[in-house]
Amino acid sequence: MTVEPTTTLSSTIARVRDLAEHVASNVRVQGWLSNCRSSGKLLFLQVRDGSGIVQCVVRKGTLDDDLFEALKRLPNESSLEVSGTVKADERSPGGVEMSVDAARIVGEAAEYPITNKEHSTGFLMQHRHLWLRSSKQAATLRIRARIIKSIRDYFDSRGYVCLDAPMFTPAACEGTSTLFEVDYFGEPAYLTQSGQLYGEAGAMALGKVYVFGPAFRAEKSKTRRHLTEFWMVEPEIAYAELDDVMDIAEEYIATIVSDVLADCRPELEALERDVSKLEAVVPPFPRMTYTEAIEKLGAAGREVPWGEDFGAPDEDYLSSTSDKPILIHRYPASFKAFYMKRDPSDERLTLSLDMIAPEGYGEIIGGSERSADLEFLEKQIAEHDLPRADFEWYLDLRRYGTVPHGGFGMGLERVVAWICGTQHIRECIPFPRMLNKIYP
RNA sequence: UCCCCAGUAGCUCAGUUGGUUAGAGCACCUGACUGUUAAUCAGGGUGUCGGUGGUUCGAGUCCACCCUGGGGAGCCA
Repeated sequence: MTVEPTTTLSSTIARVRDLAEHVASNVRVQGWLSNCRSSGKLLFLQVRDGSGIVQCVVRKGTLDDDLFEALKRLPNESSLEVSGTVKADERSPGGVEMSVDAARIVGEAAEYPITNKEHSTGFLMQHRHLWLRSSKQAATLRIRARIIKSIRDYFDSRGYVCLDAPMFTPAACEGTSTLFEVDYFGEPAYLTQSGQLYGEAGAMALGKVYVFGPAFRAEKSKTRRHLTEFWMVEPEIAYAELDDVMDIAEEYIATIVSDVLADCRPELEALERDVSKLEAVVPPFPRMTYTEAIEKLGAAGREVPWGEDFGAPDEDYLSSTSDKPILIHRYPASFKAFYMKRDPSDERLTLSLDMIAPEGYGEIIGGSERSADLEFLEKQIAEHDLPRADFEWYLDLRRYGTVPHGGFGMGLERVVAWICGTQHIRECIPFPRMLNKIYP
């Protein structure tokens, strides 16, 4: 039911975030009721418009009595427009409030399932489409958007070309992880796990590129660090060697953190993030080889046999030794991808790197220098039992003007989780896709 | 895929050794209150105890299997 206003709504529409600029003027806010408190002939409407929440004070008598009563009974998350004079007021949660002189109920809500009290994660995830309205979730999504802008700005301003890799692929890029199979006109095809190989083709054409898009992995992972659909940023740079790749990764991550600190203070505050932890993320980051990391783990009583990958608890230990991200390089070839270049000084090693985020957020970057050698890659494809025919185009990149090159992949949601201080990455993407979870 | 925990009102949970009619807070509804901050105060109980089968005189409670959710491992970004 729509209740007509007793007076006209202001023609000046303002965003809650900007209300401080409108003190003493009459503006209209378009939003949703996040909560309502009443005290006799006063109503305190907490109105949310996506940019913030403002307290709107309604005095009985200033509006039509029917409208006043309707507002008093208005369920949370009903949509409404209010207008009135903006005032600075210390008693108001935002420091600014509106003295309402006109209002219109746009859509009265049914009883809203999410309350100010506790809810289980399972319940909130089932209502993800509504949970996004909560202040912490909205803050996380704003920071995610800022991080995406920072990523694009970083590469665009340094001569990289954004290169969109295909989502449908004929075969596995890395051959190991589980693939989502789709029916492609009667033939099997797969959703991409990584755009990297296409990024390499792009780097040979354009010099420096970055692939930015979703990746799909049908791993039956059930941890706070995994999604079946996640977003990945993959720069690929012609003529870059391992040390160049590490320098870029370091500068890039530091820039993202610095941009968020500069532009997202209210969001970080809403998330109760300890910003001093982020302010410490300044180059240079500690670097160690895989072998040095194994020794460090061994000295701490955590024996990992040389040649085996670290487990998540091992990574957490290593990251706990620094308040910055750490770079670990030169992993053994035994558990790394087929296309990585070997270390000329020790053929057992790859010229690879991982970056591990502080505070136990795990691996956020994995990358390497790629092998530029045709014969080596032919042998690797055979040894890894990969379908040679599907990789002929990739081998062409070595046949026609091969050069040293390298790059890395960054998992967006893991970076968002780390910067926001969010325990589980499912809250760092609007609609997470996880093992057995595809609704809503 | 493996290990651990949980499933009782719309939500979060309690429910003793198996024993009569199933309990609380919040949400919600009604009323009071001219400055509330998750407002407060008074009144109101809304239920296929996850499902199926079993043990028993009797099952929310015990057993088996299944389903769903949560935490962790492996794997990864």
